[in-house]
Amino acid sequence: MPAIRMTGPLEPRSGWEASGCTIAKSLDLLSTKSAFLLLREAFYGATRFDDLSARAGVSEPVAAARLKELVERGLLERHEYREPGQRARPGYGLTRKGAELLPVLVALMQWGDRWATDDGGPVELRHRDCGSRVHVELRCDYDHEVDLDELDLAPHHARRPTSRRGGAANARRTR
Amino acid sequence: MPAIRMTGPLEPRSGWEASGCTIAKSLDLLSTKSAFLLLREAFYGATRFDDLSARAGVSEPVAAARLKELVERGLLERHEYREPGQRARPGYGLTRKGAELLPVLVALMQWGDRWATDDGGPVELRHRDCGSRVHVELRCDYDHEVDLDELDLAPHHARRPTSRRGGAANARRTR
DNA sequence: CAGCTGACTTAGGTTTCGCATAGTCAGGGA
DNA sequence: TCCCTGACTATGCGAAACCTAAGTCAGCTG
Repeated sequence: MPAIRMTGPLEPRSGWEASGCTIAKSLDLLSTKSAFLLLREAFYGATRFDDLSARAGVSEPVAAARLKELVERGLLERHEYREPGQRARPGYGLTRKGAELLPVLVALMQWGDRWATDDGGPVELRHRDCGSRVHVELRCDYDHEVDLDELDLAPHHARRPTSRRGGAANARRTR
Repeated sequence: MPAIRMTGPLEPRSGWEASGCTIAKSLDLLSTKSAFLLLREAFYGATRFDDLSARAGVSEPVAAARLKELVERGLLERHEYREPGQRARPGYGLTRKGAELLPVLVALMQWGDRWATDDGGPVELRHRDCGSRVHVELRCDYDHEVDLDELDLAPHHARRPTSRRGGAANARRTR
């Protein structure tokens, strides 16, 4: 039964609740499957309304509602654009806020490739520079790969008193 | 307008559709917010029905339905357990399949900490060994950190002919 | 053996999500 | 000027996801 270890004031798990949980808040901003699928198509480069709607496989009324929400919430932005000889049309593109959801989508894809299909999935991500496959990982600030059984959950900003091993020797970023 | 670059047969985006997309399949297995929240509590170590239900903030009928689904789908497993002097009760724990969703939840939390709250979120993950913060990253098999604008989307198993730079020098895993 | 606790189940009702179908509306082309 | 395309909007309806409140049922405990 794997689980994350609680530390400090979180230790008796019964003594607190995950009320301000940002997983829940993120889901409140996305929640519906259609939002995920439209964002996926935005990552794939779709910008036009009918393109987004058709490729995400959601009906136009739903696409319109969802796109409006995503723009209001700052994940997408609308910009007018004009193809040569055409009238100006609205286009949709990822904002920085939306683009930073990439790890969420890649993590879902990675998990689905492994567990939700037999054939490993239809597409894969590659690093343009070296051509090798791309995946998501958990890393700490000292660049160690971290596994579930090495995770501590702590209240925000509670710095652990001292590091016990590892550490600055192979530090790469401090963030 | 950031986007992933398409390669090979995917290049005219209009020529294919994301029908077998494993993001969608993953969402079909999870989709509801209550499933995410129950899994979150499983990661936090909750095993009992009433604990999972109360801490996830979902009503008992929903918790019962969701837990049954998650067990059927192999993300959680039921095991009888007995606290001393108590009768045997069912408990729920993450399977390997469920545990591998960790990057998805961490990615959601990380995004929510940054974008869905002002205070950075209530809790944070730390690496037990060194005490530093844990986050999700995109990495390639040669261990390069990968950004959105360095991503290529390719059909599965389409190996890029040759790597152009980077590569085996600092390789760590081949997967 | 009566009562309590924990793990559900049932019933009823609301809200949200989504689809299909059918407009509307603006601008460009024939 | 009329038609076409693309981007929506309006309406109506079924299904899904929740919630509250109220059981049920199996084993301990007293």
